[in-house]
Amino acid sequence: MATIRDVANLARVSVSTVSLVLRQPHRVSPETRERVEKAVEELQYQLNGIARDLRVRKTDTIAILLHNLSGPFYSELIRGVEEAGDALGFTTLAAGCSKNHDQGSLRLLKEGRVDGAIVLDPTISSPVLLRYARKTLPIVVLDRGLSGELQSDFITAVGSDHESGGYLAGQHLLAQGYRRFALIAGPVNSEHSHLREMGFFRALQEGAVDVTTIPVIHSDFTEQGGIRAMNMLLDHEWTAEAVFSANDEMAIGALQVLEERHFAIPKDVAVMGFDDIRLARYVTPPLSTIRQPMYELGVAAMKQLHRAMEGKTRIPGEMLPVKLVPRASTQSRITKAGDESDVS
Amino acid sequence: MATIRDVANLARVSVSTVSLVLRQPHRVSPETRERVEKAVEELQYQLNGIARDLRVRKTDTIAILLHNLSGPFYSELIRGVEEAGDALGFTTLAAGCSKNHDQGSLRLLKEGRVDGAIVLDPTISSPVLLRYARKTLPIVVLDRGLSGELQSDFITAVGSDHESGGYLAGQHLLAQGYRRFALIAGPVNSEHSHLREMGFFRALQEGAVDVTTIPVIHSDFTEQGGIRAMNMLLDHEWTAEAVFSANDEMAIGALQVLEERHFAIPKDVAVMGFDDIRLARYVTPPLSTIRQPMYELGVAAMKQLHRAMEGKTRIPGEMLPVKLVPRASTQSRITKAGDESDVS
DNA sequence: AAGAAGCGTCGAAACGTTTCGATTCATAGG
DNA sequence: CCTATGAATCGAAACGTTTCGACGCTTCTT
Repeated sequence: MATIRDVANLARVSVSTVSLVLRQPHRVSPETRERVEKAVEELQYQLNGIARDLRVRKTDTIAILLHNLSGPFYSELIRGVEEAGDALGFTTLAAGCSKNHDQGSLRLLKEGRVDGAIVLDPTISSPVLLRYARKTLPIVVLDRGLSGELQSDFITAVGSDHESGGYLAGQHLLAQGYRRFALIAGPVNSEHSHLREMGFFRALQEGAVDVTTIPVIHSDFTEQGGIRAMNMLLDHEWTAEAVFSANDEMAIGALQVLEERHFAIPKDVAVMGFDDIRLARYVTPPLSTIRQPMYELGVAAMKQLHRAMEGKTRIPGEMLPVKLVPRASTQSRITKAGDESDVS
Repeated sequence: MATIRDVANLARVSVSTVSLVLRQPHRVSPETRERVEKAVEELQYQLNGIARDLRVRKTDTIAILLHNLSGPFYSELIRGVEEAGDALGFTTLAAGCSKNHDQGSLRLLKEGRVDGAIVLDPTISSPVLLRYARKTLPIVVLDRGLSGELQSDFITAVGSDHESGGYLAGQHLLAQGYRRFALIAGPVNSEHSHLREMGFFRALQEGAVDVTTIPVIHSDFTEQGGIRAMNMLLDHEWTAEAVFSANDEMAIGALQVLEERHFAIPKDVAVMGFDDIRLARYVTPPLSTIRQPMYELGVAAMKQLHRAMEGKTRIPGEMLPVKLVPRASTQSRITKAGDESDVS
């Protein structure tokens, strides 16, 4: 690879002049400029970005750290970050997390290869984040509790309002006339699941439902987990009319079990999920759920990051509202069928 | 940020000694080593990866370039690359492509920020790839024709066998007893679509079907496009018993149209897709399709890249086999219903 | 006509590492 | 006792840029 020095030699100017031509062309005379440009062309010179980054001490690059790159769930969010970052002049890198944190995405943070990061991966612990966050590398965490644990001038938070989501779900089911519930929760240590559950119960209590009798099964947010949980619920003094699952994946598992065991949905049992993954609209019956504004979350995260990178320091956490998406799986027995209004 | 020099000063040794402690600890005496380690700890020293990359002229990082990061379609593939790369000691970065190629992912290649790349984005033109590929930056293109256009010592190709996929689809439909077909193809300039179509026709011809009468509509690989295409087919002297769509997205669109217009599937019309996206299994009826080995493609790509990075030069292209995934949407009228064997 | 101002160009330092060869010192071999 | 060997450490150069201050020229101002 040709270096700037090669270009300088060929064009018979100094290295600094070549750099000037590249960065601030107006500052060099037309003749010299042309000579340099010709040399650049002839040598197929390409700037070495690494050398530049070293010299100017920034990379114009940010990273998104994901649990695994493969989850379709975050795709909209990533798109939000990308587009917003793009508009601001940043290159966005996504990196999954290898088992080996040292060569995985954390290397980007640790070794200062990016100017900022957005962290989605819940397996990256807060202490680790606290260690790496610094003035020159602010971090936005997505969807972690804006709790006390992460106090740092260089860490800010964006998330959606899980509690309200749960509340909306509860309200909706009540409005549809259901009075007896079961719950498929996420892992016991999942704050999201917990918040959704809290909101759900809050709604039910407002509706004068006795929440103490509601069976709760904790599972793992996967379709398989939903299947297991639903089976357990059904096998254990089943009386519910509606089941609320802390995410769509598990709800879809539950749907399968119910169908297999010949329950009519929503006639015998209503099912409600959370997240509004793409699949939700396509399963039979289409799954009612709570929609997280993934794209907007991405944009919000990028904006916060940008402000932090500009040096702003006490940026308040941001909580974005979620939205009820009613579909056939929770259609009331009261309401006439056929008024599903879900435009694709 | 503390630099290696700060550490050296604090530990009262030279910079080179600190570097030795970090890279080849056995070469320095236990006492010094300990002093240095203490200094590192005290200063919270973190290596500056950029400086290092500059010095050693490599980054141990590769990039995957995607059309947009958000497509769930490639997730398995990415996982394949990641895991394989991980095992080899590389950090994998994924980057979508911004409108502005200069600050988007191509910057990674152009400015030498990675040691290799895997390109999935069909919108990155071959000339561009030819320009950036070099000894120090080999590129693996995925799923482009292994055609003549991309002759370079530093570009290799991996893809799946689209033609055979089309052939399998045709064979399957014939075996199920269908004799009259319609085709929803991809964009006219899509080589994939073209190959799938060729294979499909080859099978039909072997089955003595007159392929010249088969209506073909070109669309854009999206669900909406599938809807439009299916409507056009139906509105135009419809006689087919089975429709083959060049990908699942369009097939799913077609499914919706058929249902809306009260065709029974597969009784009145069979539908077959291509790709086996996650959704395929969940739509009603479940969609028969051709499965591309996405994960394996990723692994194969990473392996090729690795060999290229080691200097190997004329690596032959690799074409991975695809697999028929029969589901209910093409169930024969002859076969008894109920023998669907699709274990999740 | 003398000084100021501006333009175009350049040399050198700096960014933070790694690594090569040199230097010092202690120990072993003869 | 002298030299060869090896270990521990170091200084300096190099990686490829950007940028600051300086220098020489021309042109303008008064």
